Amino acid sequence: MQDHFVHVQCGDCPIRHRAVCARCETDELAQLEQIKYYRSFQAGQTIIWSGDRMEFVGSVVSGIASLTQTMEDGRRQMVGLLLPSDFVGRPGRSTAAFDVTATTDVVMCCFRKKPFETLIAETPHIAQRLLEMTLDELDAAREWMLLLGRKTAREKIASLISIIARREAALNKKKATGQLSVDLPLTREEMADYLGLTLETVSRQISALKKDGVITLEGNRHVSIPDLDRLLEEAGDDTDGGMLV
Amino acid sequence: MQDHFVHVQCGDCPIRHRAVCARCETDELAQLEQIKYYRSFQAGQTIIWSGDRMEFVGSVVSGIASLTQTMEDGRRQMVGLLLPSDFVGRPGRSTAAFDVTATTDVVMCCFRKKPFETLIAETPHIAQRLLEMTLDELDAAREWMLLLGRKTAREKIASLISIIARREAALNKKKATGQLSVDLPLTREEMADYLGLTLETVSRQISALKKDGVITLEGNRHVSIPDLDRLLEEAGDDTDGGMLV
DNA sequence: CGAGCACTTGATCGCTTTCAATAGCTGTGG
DNA sequence: CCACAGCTATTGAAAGCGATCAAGTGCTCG
Repeated sequence: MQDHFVHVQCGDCPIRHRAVCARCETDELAQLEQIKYYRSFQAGQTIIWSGDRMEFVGSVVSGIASLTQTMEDGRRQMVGLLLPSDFVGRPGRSTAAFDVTATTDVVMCCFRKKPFETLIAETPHIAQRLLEMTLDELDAAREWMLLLGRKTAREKIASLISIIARREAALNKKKATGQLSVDLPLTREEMADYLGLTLETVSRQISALKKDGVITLEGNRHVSIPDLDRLLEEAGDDTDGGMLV
Repeated sequence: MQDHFVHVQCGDCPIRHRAVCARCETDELAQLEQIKYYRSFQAGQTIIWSGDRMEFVGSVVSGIASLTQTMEDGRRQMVGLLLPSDFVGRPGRSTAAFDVTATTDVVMCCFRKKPFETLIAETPHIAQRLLEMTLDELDAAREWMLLLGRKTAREKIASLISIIARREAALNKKKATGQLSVDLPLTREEMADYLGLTLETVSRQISALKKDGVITLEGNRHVSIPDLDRLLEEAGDDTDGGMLV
């Protein structure tokens, strides 16, 4: 069940209009096509090791990857969740600053780094889109800093669920209100690494939100939200809803 | 003592080679010159309110500004420290996502937003430099997420001091080793907001580091570091020293 | 059926917060 | 010159939240 993504034409690519190539004209796309190749990773596999030389940059085509940082004694913090169309790697830097790991099975559209860098210098549409995406990620990282620095465990969990729910709702173009339900793409431990908590605390707070009727669970991974506004209240967010990811 | 920065030629600007204009040729500089103006802010003054319409973007020329986020109940998290040459604002978005406050007296080199956006679209050197700076900030934000999510109060303080010390050392082109000393540009409360702590905990941990001989204090703001390696050890960083800011 | 894994739940510990008092510094005005 | 207000910082005592240590549950897959 691997590598049916042997080579897809960019025109047929599912992330064509959201990834770094979103604004490219057909001729620019042809240039990208020449330096791209697909790679598949199994869930749990490391895509890039922190400190390693990066020979490619690229986009997540399908699946979910995570960006993590680990201290010498093993403490770990997830610093980004990479969804389809998100960009991986840093043009202009030779070694990776963070670990990139496949959370689910992942397909990446990779570009050889050197040619991609020259392409950026010559193709404004790619650089512009990359700038836009990077600014969005920076805003998301800063929102996350508020969560990590100031929110309680309960608020952290509520925030995570509401972010996933809002994203789901946005993707399905449904109105992000009233009844909705989502699948958590992360284990309790991964949630803990993302939220700066222990897995036990994650589990306890999910149970507490369930007990208080803010969410209901079907199995461990599937969450139903009877009242999104209630959840957002628990998350401590201003109701405007600054989007993340 | 205000506004002696009435209008400086870009060629004479102290941040000419580090700011968003770093790569501009003389003709590009001339275009920037036409849409720029200086503004001064006193310490404590708000430069931009979160949610407000941004009519300008720009660079910090002198002084220190901070980027903060506040929850409804008053909990506050600093999400960025803006030093001379750092960029403020987000081309392509109409309202500000965070408060920007002058920590010391600040001089900003402002560009009217609309013309700046068109300039970006037409002048690759500006967009490229802005991309580079944004990627650096994103890396710094992610380093900070590890600090906020996983470090102890003592490690947080040691990290903050070592970051300021390393920056100082880099600026003065001195070797970042052995004896060195720095001025903290922040009050205890501002440090607390940056580190996700209370000001009491900040004070306690500074006292503890002093008692243990990791630092010495002269007055409240001036810190001497007898042994930088010792401080880095306390910070819990891998010795490679991923740079921040 | 049992091993392995993800998750839950309980009991206790300890770090950081909270509340509160005190110290030190700076500037103002009598 | 000192008194005093106002601010920043330090220090103490107590409380609380999340971490840690430790079982126990439920599910999947051999």
